[in-house]
Amino acid sequence: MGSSLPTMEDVANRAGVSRALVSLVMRDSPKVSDGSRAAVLAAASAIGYRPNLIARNLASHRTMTIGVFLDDLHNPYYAEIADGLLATAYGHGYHTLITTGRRHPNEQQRAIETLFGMQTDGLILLSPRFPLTIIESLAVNLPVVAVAEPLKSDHIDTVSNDERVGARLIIDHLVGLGHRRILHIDGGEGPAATMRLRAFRRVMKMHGLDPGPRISAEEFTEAGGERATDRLLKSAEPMPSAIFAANDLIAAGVLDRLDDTKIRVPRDLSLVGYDNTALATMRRMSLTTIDQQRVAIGSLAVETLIDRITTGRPAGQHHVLAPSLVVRKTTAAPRSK
Amino acid sequence: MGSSLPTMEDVANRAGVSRALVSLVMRDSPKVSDGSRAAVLAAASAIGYRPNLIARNLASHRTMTIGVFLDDLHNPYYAEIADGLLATAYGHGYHTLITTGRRHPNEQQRAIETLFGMQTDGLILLSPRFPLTIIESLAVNLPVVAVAEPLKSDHIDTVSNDERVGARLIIDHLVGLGHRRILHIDGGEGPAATMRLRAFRRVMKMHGLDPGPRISAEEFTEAGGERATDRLLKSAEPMPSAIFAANDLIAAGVLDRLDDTKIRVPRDLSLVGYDNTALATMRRMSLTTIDQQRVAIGSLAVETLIDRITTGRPAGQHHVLAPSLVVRKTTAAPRSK
DNA sequence: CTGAAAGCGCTTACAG
DNA sequence: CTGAAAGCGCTTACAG
Repeated sequence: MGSSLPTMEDVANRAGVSRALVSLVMRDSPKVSDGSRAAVLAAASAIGYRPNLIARNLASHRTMTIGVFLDDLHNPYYAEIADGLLATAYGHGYHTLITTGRRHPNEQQRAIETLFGMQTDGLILLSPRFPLTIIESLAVNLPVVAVAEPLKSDHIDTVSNDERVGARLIIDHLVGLGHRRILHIDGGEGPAATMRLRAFRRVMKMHGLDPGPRISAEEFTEAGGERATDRLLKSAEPMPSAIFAANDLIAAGVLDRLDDTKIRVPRDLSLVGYDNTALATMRRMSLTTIDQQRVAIGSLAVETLIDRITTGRPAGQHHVLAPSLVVRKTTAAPRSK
Repeated sequence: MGSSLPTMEDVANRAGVSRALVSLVMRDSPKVSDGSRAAVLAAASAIGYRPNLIARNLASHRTMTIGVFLDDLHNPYYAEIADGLLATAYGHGYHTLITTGRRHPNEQQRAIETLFGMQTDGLILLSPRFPLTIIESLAVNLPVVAVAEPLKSDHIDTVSNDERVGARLIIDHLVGLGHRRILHIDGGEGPAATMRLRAFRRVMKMHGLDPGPRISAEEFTEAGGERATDRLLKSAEPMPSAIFAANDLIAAGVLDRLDDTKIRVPRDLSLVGYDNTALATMRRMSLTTIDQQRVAIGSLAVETLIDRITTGRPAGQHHVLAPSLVVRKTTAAPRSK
C-alpha cells in the first residue's frame, strides 16, 4: 500500500517543476518565489502528497522529533507533565512521539527501542521503571533527559521534583499540628518511590522522630493503597496518627479502605497525598497534598533536551524544582493530645 | 550525532561476515546457523549496534508499527483502551507510537501527520476531535481504524460502544426507580458527545418522556460538569429528578458542585455517570455508571487494523460492543413520589 | 530556479 | 552463507 503513495517526483511532474524545487518548498525554504511555492503546494494537495518523514530523516540525519517514554498512562501525574512537554515541543517545531511500557519491564525496554529505532533527535524518559544505567550507553549517542533522580552521569540530563522539600513541607505541617507517629506508605521499588521514601526518613530523623516500619503500597495505585491499609489494620503495630502516602492515588486507596472502618479522617487519622491531582481537589476527597510543578517539569525537560540537541553540550544538567503544600481537609490536630 | 552510530557494515566487519548475513540475523531469519547468529549478535552488542528502523522501513515498505492517536491524556478512559490496544499490538509483534493533540484541533492534525509521516503501517484514532471525512483521503492509502461512530465509508473501520444500549440501560434503570424528569448533561461538540446525546433523546422518546432542554458540559471534564451544574442551578427550569452525565468526570464535577448546596445525592437527585472509571468505584463517590468494554475495544481495534494491513480487505468493518450498567449509590427512587 | 550526482542505512532478489 | 547491484524517498551540495 505504501508504495502507491505519491512522492516528490509526482508533485514535481504535476507542477511542471524540478524535484529540487519541491524539496525546497516542503522544507519551507525562503529562497522560493511566492508563485512557485503556490504552484507546488497546489500540486501537492491535488494529488494528496505528504512528505515521507522517514526518508527525510534518513537523508538529513535529523527528525525534528522528540521521543517521550512514559511509565503509565493511568497515572494522571504524567498527563500533566506531558501537557507542558507537548506544548513546549510543539512551540519549538518538534514532533512528539510517545511510547509506554504499561509498567512491564520488557515492554518498557521495547518501547524505548522503538523510539531509538525511529531515530528521534532526543529522548525524554518519564519515571522509567529500570535503572538509568541501562540507558547510559544509549545516551552517549543520543541526548536523553530523564524526569528522575539526578545522576552523576554527564550523558543524561535530569529534571526532578525536590523530594527533600516535599517531605519537609509535609512533616513540618504534621508536626506543627502535633503529630509524632507519622507513617509513610511508599510506592514500591521504582526509583521515584525510593527517592521519596529516603526523603521521608531523612526529614523524620531531622525532627528526631522514628520513621517506623516500612509499609509499601508496592505501586502508585489506589489498589496498592488499599492493600497497604489492609496490612496496616491487621498488624500488631500501634496505628500512626498521620499517614504520608506516596501519591494521591495511594492516598485515595487509603481513604477508601478507611471509609469501610470506624476510623475517620482527619478526626482519628490525618492523611497527606502527593501530586495535587484532580481527585485531591474534589470536595469529597479534599486531600491535603503536595503540588509538584508538573507543567514546568515537562517544559524544562524539553528545553533542556533541545539545548543538548542543538549545542551538543557535553556536561550534564540537573534541574530540581521545589514543590508546594496544599492544605485541605484531611489533616488536623491528632485526637488524643 | 546520528551519523556516528554503528551500522550493519560495522557489525559485519567486526564479526568478519557479510552485511547480508547481519541483515538476516537482525530480521530473525531461520536460514542462519546458530553459530553465525551468535557471532553476529555478539559483535552487535559489543559495538552497541541497534537496527535503524527508519532505514529498514524505507527499504522494506513495512514498519511493523501502529500509530495511535488519542484525544486527551487526562481522560482515564483512554488509558484503559490503550491497555488492550498496546497489549494486543505487542502480542502481534507490532511497535506502537502514540501521539495526542491535547484537545487542540491544530495540534491534533499535526499529531496525525506525524504518525503518517513516520510511515506507520496503520492508524488507530481514539475519539478524534474532527470529522472523520478529513481523514478519509488518507485512509485510501493507509489502513485506519477509528474508535468512533460507524461510518458509511469502506475505507475506515470502526469499533465503538453501543450508545443506544448504554442510554437504554440508564433510562430503564431510572424509569424503573420512578424517575421521569431525566436530564442529560452532554459532553459538547465532539463526535462521541453528539452520539451519546442523540441516543439519550431517542430512548427518552421511546419511553414517551421529554428530553428537556440541552445542558452541555462542553467537554468531558470535571470543570465542565461543575459549570453545567452552575447553569442548571441558576436557570428557571424546574430541577430534574435525575441526571445522566456524559461521563464520570462530568458526573464528578456535578457531584462536587452539588456538595456545595443542600441538594443531596441520591436523596434529592439521582446521578449516573459513564465509563466506570476508578473514580466511580471509590466509596466516597460510589457512582452508578456505564461500563464500556474498554479493553476489548482496544484489542478489537488492533485486530481489525492488522487484518486490514495483512489482507488488504477492501470492505469496511464496523464493530459495536454492548456496555453494561453498574448500579452503585448515586441512584435511588425520587423523593416526592 | 534547474539538473545531475552522491548518499543516508537498510532490504530485496539473485547468482554463486 | 557471500557479494554485488538496485532501490526506498528524500537531502545536500554544487555547477549552471
